[in-house]
Amino acid sequence: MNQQQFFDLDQGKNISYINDCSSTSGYSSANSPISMTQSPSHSPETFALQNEFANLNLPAMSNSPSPQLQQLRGSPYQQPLIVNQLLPSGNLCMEIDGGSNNILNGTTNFGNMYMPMDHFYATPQNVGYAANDGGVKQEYTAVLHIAEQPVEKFRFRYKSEMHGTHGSLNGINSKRTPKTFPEVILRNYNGPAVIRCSLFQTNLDSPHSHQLVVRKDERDVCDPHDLRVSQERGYVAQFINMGIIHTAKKFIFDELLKKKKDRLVFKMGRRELSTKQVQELHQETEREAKDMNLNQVRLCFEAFKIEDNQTWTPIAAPVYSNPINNRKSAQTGELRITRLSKPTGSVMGNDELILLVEKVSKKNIKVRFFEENDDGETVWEAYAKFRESDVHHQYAIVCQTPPYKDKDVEREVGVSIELIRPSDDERSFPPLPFRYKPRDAIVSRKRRRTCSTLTSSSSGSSSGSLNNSVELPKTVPQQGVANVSQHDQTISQEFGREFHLEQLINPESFRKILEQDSAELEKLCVTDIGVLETDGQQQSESADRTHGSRYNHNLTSTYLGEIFKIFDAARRAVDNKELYQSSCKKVENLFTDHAQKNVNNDTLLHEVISQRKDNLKLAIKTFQVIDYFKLRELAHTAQNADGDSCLHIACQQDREHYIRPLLGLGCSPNQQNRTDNTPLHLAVKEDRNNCIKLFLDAPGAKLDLSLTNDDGLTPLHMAIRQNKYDVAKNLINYDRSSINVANKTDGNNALHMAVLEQNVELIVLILDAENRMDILMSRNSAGLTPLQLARAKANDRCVRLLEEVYPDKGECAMTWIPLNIKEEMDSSSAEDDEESNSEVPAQSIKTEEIDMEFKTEYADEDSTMDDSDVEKQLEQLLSSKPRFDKLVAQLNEPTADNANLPKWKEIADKSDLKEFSWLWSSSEGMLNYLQHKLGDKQYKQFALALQELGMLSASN
DNA sequence: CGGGAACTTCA
DNA sequence: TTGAAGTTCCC
Repeated sequence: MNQQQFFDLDQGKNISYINDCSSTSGYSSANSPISMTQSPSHSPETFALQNEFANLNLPAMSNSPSPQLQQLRGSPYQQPLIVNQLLPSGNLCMEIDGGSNNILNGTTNFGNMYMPMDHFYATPQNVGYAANDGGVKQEYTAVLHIAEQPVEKFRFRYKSEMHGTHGSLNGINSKRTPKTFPEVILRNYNGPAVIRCSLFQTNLDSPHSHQLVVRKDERDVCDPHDLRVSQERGYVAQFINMGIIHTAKKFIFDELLKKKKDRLVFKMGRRELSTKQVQELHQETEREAKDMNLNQVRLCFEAFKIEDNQTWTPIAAPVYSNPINNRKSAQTGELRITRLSKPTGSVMGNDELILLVEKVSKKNIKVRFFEENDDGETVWEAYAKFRESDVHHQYAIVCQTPPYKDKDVEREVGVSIELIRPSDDERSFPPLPFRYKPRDAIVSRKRRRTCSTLTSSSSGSSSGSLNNSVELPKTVPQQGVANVSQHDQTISQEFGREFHLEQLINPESFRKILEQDSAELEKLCVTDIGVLETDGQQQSESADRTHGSRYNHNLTSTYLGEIFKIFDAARRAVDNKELYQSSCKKVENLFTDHAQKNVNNDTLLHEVISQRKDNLKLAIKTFQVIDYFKLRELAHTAQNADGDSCLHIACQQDREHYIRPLLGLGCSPNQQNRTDNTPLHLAVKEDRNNCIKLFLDAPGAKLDLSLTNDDGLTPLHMAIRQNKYDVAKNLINYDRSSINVANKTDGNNALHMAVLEQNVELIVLILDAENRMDILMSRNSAGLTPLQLARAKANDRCVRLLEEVYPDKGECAMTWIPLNIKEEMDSSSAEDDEESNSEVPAQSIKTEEIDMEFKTEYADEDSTMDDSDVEKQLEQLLSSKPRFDKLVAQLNEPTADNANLPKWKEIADKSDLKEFSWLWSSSEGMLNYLQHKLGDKQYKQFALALQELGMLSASN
């Protein structure tokens, strides 16, 4: 190599680690031929070299080699050959000359005094080294104290990166200015001493294979690094300009062994180790190298005094810095969220959220949502839901938001999101803000409230303390209104007999309610209308204008009052057909007129069922009107600006008891709103289990469960995605055919989706339903069957579960059908099979066809298979039912040695099948399992075992 | 300096 | 074959 390897005292000992030296690892140069041949004087840098730790700013540090030093032999540890090249600096010379005073003329750096010095060799006499080692517990009076820890994170660089300068290992408190560095103080000691810094593993009191280097004139000088301290210098050692070189994998062992050897030699004060010691070191190193954490190191500080005879004696117990983590690694690097796909989500959770992140490990990452109060205490936390496969290439996470703790918040709630790495509890910083939005139900309720209460505040008549107990109708004097609301949930008193919400649900009793002419109900309405009348109401069109402008009355109550008046009048004049007809017309007009004028186009029916405080009487009275005038069409078509029918509103607002009445009045259960959601979609989304039941159980309501919303999902899909077993079960029970509907996003059907959720219960539920084959064979947009999807994305348990139910254990599903062939199959079967016209490609391919396909492909494979015959033989054995059964029987027989141990079990235990054997109760299970393992090691093992038992040729 | 990213190897 | 880890390159 080159002579540049020589250094003056400051680095003398380190010369052996020059990074361009030739050694196995490329870092060390234990046997560097160069060092042996060079003479100190050849080093052009010698003179100029300065102590790196001293920031290169110290004058007169380097001197020509001291002849005395040349006599010193041995490398710092055990490299006698290098000794001669170690160039003592002036300091060292002085030291060696016994001029201890001179030593103190060390360098000063920012007020900290320290002095670099060469590495000295332990002499054989130096036997007192072992501090906490070798069973010798030595008491030290001197104490090393870490005054400045190193930074927690630092990029370890490979040797190949060590060209220009990169950052150095700073102190934990380091800023741009001033910078700080790892620093130790020696206490309780008098006299000159040396403080050594070297790189250690974090789990073990053993050196690390990485190199702690100091940059010096194009060279990286490796650890250990020694600094001289003394009383005059305050016993402070500051280690400046260090870097960490990441030893390449292949050199880990060599480097570690070398370091360990060096340390041992140094400690023993001997030049050579016995072969036994070397052997032991080898083994130890092998063990350590195997699972050494390459992304975490720590600094080890030791203190020595140098005896007159040049031996080094430890004077304080070694101390270790905090761990230093490799900034570059996904295991220890910084966590950071770069971007969120959206800043908000529903309090209900389950919204898809994509996080772009810095490199993460999918097996070691969590997404935490949390909320803190003003004191910084966590008041709520939850974790987003995602699978390993949702972590995209270590840089993005597709997850589902967790539901917020309170699903009834009325305004947005700000929370935070952070990443957590469980292995070291590292968090991303800073946390990103995320806002939970109130559910639609609450929002629309609020909207309603604001529009229906706009008048109340101006009214000076809010005499009671009940002003907030009522939202409607405001036309009525406050007192009267309060009266209404107080009894909202039970109107039994008014009806003079028992009344339960169930009566609304039961069609017959509801009929009765509609037809009855309750005096109380009547009275209420009369009161209402009375007010309107005295206020001087007008006819339909002008009504709201008049009231709205003159009295600032609420639109809805105005219209309702008007309608009720007409209704009551019509009802009193029993046989007046003409009045009935005209009343009918008027009511209808009022109804549509109101909707046109109302905020968001909510109809009276919408309004009346969604009062913030449920107002049964009002609702029922309205229902009566609709019923009496036979305005089914009105109810049927009633949609607001969002496309919501009254049933949507009922589901959103959790007014389950209105569902049946509304259905009875003619509302369509399959109405889709602007976002294509049916009421049932909303019920599932909003978690309205009672609504769902009422819907499903409603007699005569023909629900279409195949309708998809604008996310492409049916209610069942939504339930599965949210892992709502009961809901899914109810939906499936209602209409089994709905399970085969593919969603319009990725073409997954219910089974695909359950597989993605890895939800075994759901999978079983779906598999238990009818038309199983269709589901099993249908392919999603990516062309995958549920089983294939499971193999790609789900856990073993799901895969096994599915494999069990596929008629051929999934072999046919394994077959990829090339597009062109698939098209042929589709077209050829299209003539007599209309079902194949499905949105999902190749959805209903017949099993036989797939089977054929598989066979064909397999035949091809066969010819290229160069594997031994045993596998083929076994495959033939398994392919025919009689032979399969025969083999099952044979394998169920006990072994010769042990009557309790069936043959199959023995084979399993001896092979790689062992870990699965708990799955099987007989050989049949194992054979089933093996059927699709053709080509696997397990398969081969099994085949060979059979051959050994003589079963292969026998059955063939 | 500090960092991104390309390239290579591993599992 | 593919995704991740490891290594190198270069702005």
